[in-house]
Amino acid sequence: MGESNKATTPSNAGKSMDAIVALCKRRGFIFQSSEIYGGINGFWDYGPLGVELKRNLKDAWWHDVVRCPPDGPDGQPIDMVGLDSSIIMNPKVWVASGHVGGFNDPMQTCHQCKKLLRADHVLDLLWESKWLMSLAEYLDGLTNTDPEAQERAQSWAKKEGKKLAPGLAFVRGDAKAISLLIIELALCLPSRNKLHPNPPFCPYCGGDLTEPRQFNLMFESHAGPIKDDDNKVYLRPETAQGIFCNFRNVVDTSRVKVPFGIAQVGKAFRNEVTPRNFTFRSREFEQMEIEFFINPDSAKQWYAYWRDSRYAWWQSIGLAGENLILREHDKDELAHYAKDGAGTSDIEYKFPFTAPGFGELEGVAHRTDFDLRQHAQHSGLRDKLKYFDQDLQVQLQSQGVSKEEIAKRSKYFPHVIEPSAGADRGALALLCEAYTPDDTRPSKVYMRFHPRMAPIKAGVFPLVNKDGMPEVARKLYRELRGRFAVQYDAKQSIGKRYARMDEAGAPYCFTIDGQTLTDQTVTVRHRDTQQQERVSIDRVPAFLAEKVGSP
RNA sequence: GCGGGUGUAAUUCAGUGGUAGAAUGCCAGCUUCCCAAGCUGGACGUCGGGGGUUCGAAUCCCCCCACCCGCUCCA
Repeated sequence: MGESNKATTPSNAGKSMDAIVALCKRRGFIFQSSEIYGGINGFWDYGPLGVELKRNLKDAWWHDVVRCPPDGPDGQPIDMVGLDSSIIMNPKVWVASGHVGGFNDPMQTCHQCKKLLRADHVLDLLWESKWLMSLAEYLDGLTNTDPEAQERAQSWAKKEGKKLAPGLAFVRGDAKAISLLIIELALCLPSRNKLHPNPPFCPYCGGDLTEPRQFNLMFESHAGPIKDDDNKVYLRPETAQGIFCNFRNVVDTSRVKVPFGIAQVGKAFRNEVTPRNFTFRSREFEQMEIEFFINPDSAKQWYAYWRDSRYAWWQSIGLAGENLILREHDKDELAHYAKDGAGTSDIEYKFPFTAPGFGELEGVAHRTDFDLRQHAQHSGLRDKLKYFDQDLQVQLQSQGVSKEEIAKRSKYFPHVIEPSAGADRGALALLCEAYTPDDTRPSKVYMRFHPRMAPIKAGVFPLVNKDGMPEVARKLYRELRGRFAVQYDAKQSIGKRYARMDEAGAPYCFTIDGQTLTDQTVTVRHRDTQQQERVSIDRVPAFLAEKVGSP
């Protein structure tokens, strides 16, 4: 890494990912999973400080999204409830969601240039490939039965073919190996008529492609004692489907009315081809997802509401400034389920390893009614999964709409706005944002966490470990620890203790000194400025509560 | 999955075939009335793992694993 991280924007200047990873290990934020056995690719453990950080993030999310979400567009409180669904579900769920069929894309690799390709993209790429176009030009519309076609192909192989398609069998030396298929393919180019569903030629070099192979994007296991296909189950690749599958349960039992949301925090698993960038792309990760169910007519309004309020939320916990952006997707990058929707946005953070680019923290998507319809169909429940909108019914009645029309319009599949955030990515962004090199202080670096996110809220120290100070400090510590994550430390010099708290990112330190014993005040040392002030020892809990907030 | 690089203490790193080291951190004690001060003592190593060559391997060879970079992928 090193070199690539030096030339970033001012807000990322001096932040090396290597140094952040080292600090995470040294201070107990994040460890490699199974480290004593050599680790395992794509899996990570959170240490004592890391788990506090991630828990603060998840607790803040739960509080700000489930218990007390921002008021709706009409200024009224919105309905939101929580859920905790199982990781392993009936495998039909993943057929309905499309994960079993659609996302298990067969892949092919090129024997010559080793490129990895999606089998269903090969033909399209071939039509655009330079070498095939060049060959087609040489053949100039001859028919494939024309003997001249082979001669021209041979002369092409000796000239352009050498540069454009070094991997192609007859270019590589076997001049007799001119494949009829290749010639036919080239002749088809203008009309793009498919001759072969998977022509085994690399679009980049002309090399031989392997047979299409299935990549396992979902982790599989077996429920029950017999390990056969009848018992095959999947570890969920997203928490969302647990919410959709419980849509009716929640509606029937919770007195919620559209518009309302169901929120869930939980682990998800994806067998990523290439785990990369520390915890950013892991095979086991934690999601914080909301499915917000709405009347389709209000999709635009609610999409904008969630997009903007989720962006504001990440800012509120300390990801501010130019490192955080809100990016609306272009039409062509929309997921299959969002093509007809009001839009999709990413909330993205400029990580040291993505800079000057950005990496996704949260996606806000209008998923239309795709998922509920899929489950309605696959479960056989059909219209029973529809929502009966009694408010709408009353409203339509008062407008004098016909009974038939009312029956039709007040039963529908709600549309869904899905704000889906990555807890591990969020924690990683908090770590990167907090990491602040500072050569002027003893620790050379401090973690500038937002007080609400900080794993340790405060240190409590006796200035010297005698003269009655430890007793007073311990008493304060015992008072505070019931409400806040605080640490007591009396060892070594006061400077070392401040430095340790800087690296852990504790925003405050309370120090009992000689003056405390006479006037009942303590010093508060502020992490970011290193400034001190005196407050009455009685006021310390209130001081912390005010600064740290809740939860 | 491909190519390149790296892997020695908690961290950063030195150590090119002959007794595993340094700095920082950590722990204990002394000292210390505000920023890793000082002094004394201490603990911590499967040298990424396994196999091979050798009288002898951190060092040479083979296989594997992990991390970083690039490609590819990312519903």
